[in-house]
Amino acid sequence: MQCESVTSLPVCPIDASQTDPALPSPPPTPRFDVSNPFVRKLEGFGPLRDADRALLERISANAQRIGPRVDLIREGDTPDGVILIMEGIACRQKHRANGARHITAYLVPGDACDLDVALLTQMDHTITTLSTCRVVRLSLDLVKRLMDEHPAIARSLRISTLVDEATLREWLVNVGCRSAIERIAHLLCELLVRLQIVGFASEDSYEFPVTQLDLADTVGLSNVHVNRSLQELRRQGVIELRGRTLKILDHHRLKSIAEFNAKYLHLGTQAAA
Amino acid sequence: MQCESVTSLPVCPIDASQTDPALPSPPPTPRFDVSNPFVRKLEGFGPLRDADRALLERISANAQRIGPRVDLIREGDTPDGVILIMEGIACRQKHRANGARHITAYLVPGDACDLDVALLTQMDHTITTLSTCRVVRLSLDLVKRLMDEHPAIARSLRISTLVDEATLREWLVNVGCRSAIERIAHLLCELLVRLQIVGFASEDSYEFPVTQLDLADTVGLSNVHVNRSLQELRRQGVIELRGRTLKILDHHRLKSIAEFNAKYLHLGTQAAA
DNA sequence: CGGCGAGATCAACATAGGTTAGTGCCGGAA
DNA sequence: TTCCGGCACTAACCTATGTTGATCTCGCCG
Repeated sequence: MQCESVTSLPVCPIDASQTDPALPSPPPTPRFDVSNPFVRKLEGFGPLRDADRALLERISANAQRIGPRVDLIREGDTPDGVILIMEGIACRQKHRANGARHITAYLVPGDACDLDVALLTQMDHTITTLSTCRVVRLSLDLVKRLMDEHPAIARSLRISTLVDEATLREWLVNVGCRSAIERIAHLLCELLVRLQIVGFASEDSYEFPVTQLDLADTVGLSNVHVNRSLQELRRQGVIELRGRTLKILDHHRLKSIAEFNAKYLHLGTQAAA
Repeated sequence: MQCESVTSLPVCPIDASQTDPALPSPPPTPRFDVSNPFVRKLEGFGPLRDADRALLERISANAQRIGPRVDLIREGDTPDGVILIMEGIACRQKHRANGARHITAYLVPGDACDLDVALLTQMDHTITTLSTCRVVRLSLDLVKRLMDEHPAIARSLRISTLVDEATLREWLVNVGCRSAIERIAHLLCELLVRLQIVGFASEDSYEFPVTQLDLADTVGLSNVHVNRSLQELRRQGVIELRGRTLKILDHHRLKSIAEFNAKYLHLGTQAAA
């Protein structure tokens, strides 16, 4: 119905060779670049030791640049690694038989697809870049070692999986029982928080390289109605959306429209560590 | 909007003492009751040794009977164990500020809530029984030992978590871009498969103790429209729903209405073991 | 046996959001 | 520079679904 059909594009095989450094070797230059989104995200879920941080830095170096609208892994494929986004926005999407699609998650910098994905023989959905991205592919072996030998990292990764699931539930609620404007406002609020965590959003604005058609497939509306709703948010002076930059003019009002409560992102979790 | 408000009921604290037997002791009577839904479900994801099966049997004995509409754990609570359903249907639900609720998952016999919940300090949703249930609460310690010392069980549990997530995605697609009849048909198809796996559905029918109002909050429709859609399915001779028993009269048609494809339940996964 | 309450059902009406079919803008390719 | 394709935006119209409020059924309790 409201989902749009898309023409399929070639899968981009990610070159694994350069992104699979030997684990045991010490960090060559221990520069703790706080701007690494992967490190920032995991640190948000629990304290990491310097060695852990250095390791994560090393692992996520040499990200590969990939253009927009490229499939990273397709429904039906056998998962052969964990995909990690370092820059840009990607998404998970499912296709219906009639060609309609629905986006079930956004992957922003610092996000990875499921850790345990290797336990399944087939992907049940496709992961695609929405904008140009910088992406790292972690080999299954590497991930296994991470989980087995680095408890603090493993813990943060597990938490981040739980948060992904909680986010999915929140999206279901969003689509299941909120109005058009509320849905869009909610998504914009969520992205602000998630992008701020990894340093990709300022106090009140961020790059939003998402088409209105993508947005429609995300919140379960038609692209026309997404347009109407965005206009309405602009008219009310809540947001400004020019080019690919979103600026939130009235954060309080946006949150109140969305009934947004960030609890499901479990940001305070490190307190329990 | 379309979500209904509910009056809150007292939480039922589950007595943990009797459901936490010492792990190392050998099974007293190694009767491999194939009708144990927990065992059946995990076995569906990979082969288990007799000892594993016996252990699962022992763990899931002494389930506690709990009435309908009782909260097992509430949003905001600190998780203190993993809840396992042995009989009946429970659900995860979230509440909006305005009192509306949305059901984000059904828990059928053999299903458990997240393994790693303990990593979070707060539940972001509530788990409630829909019908009378038989429920076991597994202590965090017990779960940890299961995961650490029984790799085959751990593997199946991890897979089942992935399947839960895949199901959530499918529900999002369902609500996001299917019509009313399609949504309901899809849910009914999914439940048929899931209940068959654990021996709670025959070839073409199962107990369906779910109110039309619950159904409405599940698929994101009003209860009135759920009623209309069910009438339509009956009129077309696709289902028969009397009392709390659902009988699928035209399975092929139901699947085709729903565009149902069970792949996301990853049932063939054990082939990879 | 009578009354009560929950849930199912129905009808009449209201509206949020979908569909179709455009126009216009902009940026990249030739 | 021109052409073209993708995307934003608009208007007119249509329909699936929501809302309200009433009735009916049935199991349960006294």
